[in-house]
Amino acid sequence: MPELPEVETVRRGLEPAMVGERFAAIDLRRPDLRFPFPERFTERLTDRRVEGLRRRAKYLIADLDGAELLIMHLGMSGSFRIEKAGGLTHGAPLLGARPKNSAHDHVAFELSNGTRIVYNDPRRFGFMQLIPRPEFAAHPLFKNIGIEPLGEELDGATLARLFAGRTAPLKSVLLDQTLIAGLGNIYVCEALHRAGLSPRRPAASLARKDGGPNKRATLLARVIRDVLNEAVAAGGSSLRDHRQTDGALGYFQHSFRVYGRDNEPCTRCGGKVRRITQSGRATFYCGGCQR
DNA sequence: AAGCGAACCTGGCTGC
DNA sequence: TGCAGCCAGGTTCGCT
Repeated sequence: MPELPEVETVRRGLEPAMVGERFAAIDLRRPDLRFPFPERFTERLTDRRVEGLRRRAKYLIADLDGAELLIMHLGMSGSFRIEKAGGLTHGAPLLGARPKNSAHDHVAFELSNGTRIVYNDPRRFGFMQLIPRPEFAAHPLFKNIGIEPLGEELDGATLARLFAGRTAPLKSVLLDQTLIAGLGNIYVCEALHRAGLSPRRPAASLARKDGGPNKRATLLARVIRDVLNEAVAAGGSSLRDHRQTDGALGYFQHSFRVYGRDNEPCTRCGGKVRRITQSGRATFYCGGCQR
């Protein structure tokens, strides 16, 4: 499910509910998700206070008042929902706020103010880890993570440097989390369409011979930022599983120009949107205006 | 080294 | 209606 905009949406939903609270109890319903939960997971969290909630790539990172960080990844189908003490409060209950199948509620964090934060993940590709704060940068999960696309580093020059010498298709390289962190299948397809670049083009074609950026690289860097910022503002894209923490749907899926639109006309040139497979994943693009 | 396909797991949709 | 097959927003492992 979740690419950078969806994870950021979840972070913004959880932050006001969690930060400043302590974990009063942890309701752990199974021993593992994608990986086993850490040893003594509930004991290590209980009574810890959440000092902050950050995002790095597609990871959520809760800063705890002890020496540890709680790392959470949503995999393909993970979601959090917030249940305030006394039930869902303000206004009418949001339709669908509660997943049909609570059998996939795997963890509930019970906070000191009575709020419950429930993690649901049907496919269980998500996971949680506890790592010592000093080990964060060198930790295997994070040491090879690439730049933040909404940070300062992403510009044409950086793209050209990252892509120089790469013969793999632009689409595959943009999905490589060790280069740029947070892009996934949807937003790569959408950014390439906005930039008018073919997903099949060799990544190195965005660098000049001297390694500097060409106009394509500069344009691509800009539209990556644009599409991610617009998606965050829309609360992410809800195709199947993604919900905001109050149960509301994201709505950026209504703004897709190519993703999931195979055989439809391109909104820019009227050509037909095509679907191909690259590295085992669906790619959507317009053969007419993406070169 | 880089690039690609398979695997992890469940649910939803399509087509016979 | 039922069932087989295919597909899904991510990441990692193993084989060229």
